Amino acid sequence: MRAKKKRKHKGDLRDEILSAAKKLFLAHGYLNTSMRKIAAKVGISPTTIYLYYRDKADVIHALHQEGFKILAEQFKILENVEHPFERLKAMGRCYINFALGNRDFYELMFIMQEPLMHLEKQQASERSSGWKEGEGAFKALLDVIKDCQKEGYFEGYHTAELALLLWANLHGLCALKNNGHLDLLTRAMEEELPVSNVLYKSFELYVQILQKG
Amino acid sequence: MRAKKKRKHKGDLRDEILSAAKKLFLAHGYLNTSMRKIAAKVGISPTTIYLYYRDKADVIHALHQEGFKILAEQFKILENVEHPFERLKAMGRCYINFALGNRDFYELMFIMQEPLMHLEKQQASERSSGWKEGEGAFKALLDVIKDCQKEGYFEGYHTAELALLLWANLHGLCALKNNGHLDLLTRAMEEELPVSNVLYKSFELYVQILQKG
DNA sequence: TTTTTATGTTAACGGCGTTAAGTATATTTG
DNA sequence: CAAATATACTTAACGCCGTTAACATAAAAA
Repeated sequence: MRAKKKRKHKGDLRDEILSAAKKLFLAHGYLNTSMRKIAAKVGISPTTIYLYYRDKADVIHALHQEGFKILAEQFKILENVEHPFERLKAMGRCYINFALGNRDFYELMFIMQEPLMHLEKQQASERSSGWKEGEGAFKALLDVIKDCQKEGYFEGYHTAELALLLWANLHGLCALKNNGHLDLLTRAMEEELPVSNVLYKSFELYVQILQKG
Repeated sequence: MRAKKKRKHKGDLRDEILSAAKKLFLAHGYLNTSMRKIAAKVGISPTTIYLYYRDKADVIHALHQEGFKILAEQFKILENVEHPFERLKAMGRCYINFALGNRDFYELMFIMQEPLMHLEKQQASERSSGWKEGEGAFKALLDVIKDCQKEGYFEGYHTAELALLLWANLHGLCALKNNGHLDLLTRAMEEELPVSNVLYKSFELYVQILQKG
């Protein structure tokens, strides 16, 4: 018997808020995306957001989920690559492309703690399933490595450990690149380090090392 | 003819500020360390800090330097390890220990952008030497790898590229551990991943892979 | 129609980094 | 010594921030 009560703003305000947050976020980065600015963009009072999201971490978490959706879609495409080791390599490059091309999303997904804070709060109150977004992405990597092992690659290695190592390596490269530390270092070390494409070259080197082992 | 003019606070206020900042920082983390709290701890007005530091990034940069001093000291001790590959492995574990044992310092040194912002401002005005702290740490790693290569390890590898790869791998592991992403993942994947010591085990696995190549 | 409930708003709290203007004191200068 | 000046620091304020409490209003239920 209970239908929707009323709506001053026509659409689902929850979605409108998220959409505005996303636009601000992509246009001006996380630092310049405040609750108040989101509200202003939607045309509502800042406090109204708190009717639809618990707090800022909750909003940020929603964006974090969007980021994982994008990444998952890109990984999905790679399932068309038949040869497993080729697929693994492509996945690595894909991950790097995503990290560099969506810096702010990447930060939300793998660097910032706020989105995870939300998870812990939720987990404390309801029964919840942990970090399912990250879990999904990691499982995609796991599957590819398993396929590689079926074809004889990485013999004797513990699958999940290897996956973790590969992920950590990619994350290390991307994180250092995105926050500027890598550029500062390569600029200082231009004699020893080739300035351009350090990132992808490092990845190729890693692949090379893996292939030998 | 010009001696010191006067001092309401006896000691070097610049040092007192840094010391207070450090204490707050280590006790309550970066998020809870504000200019105003630092000032309160020293017993001065918040604006006084700006007579000794350009802005917050400047203070943060000073702490960032302290972090590198600690790390450099620990690396220095490892010079006593004679065998170069053993030294390299020890260096890796040392890096991990530092990252886990000094989370806030680590964040300042390798994750946050604020300290680097300070560098860029300084570089814009004066002639400056770039990120000399990071450069120093990286050179320490470079030297060890060079020694390894002298003994026949890592034949054919580009020294600096390999160093970068190793660093990125360690950073990836430490960063994911410190911000909680790694723990969330291992908790979700306890079937596939051994819960304890994932970090060190990953490192050992990496060493193992390197040794084969 | 009256009551209740969903859906917003306004006002306010306590925090933040930072700047401009003012004050007192010690040194230099006349 | 007295006046001018430079130094060391403070007060007041600006414009942000996330968040809560109290209040208003319109629609549905009684």
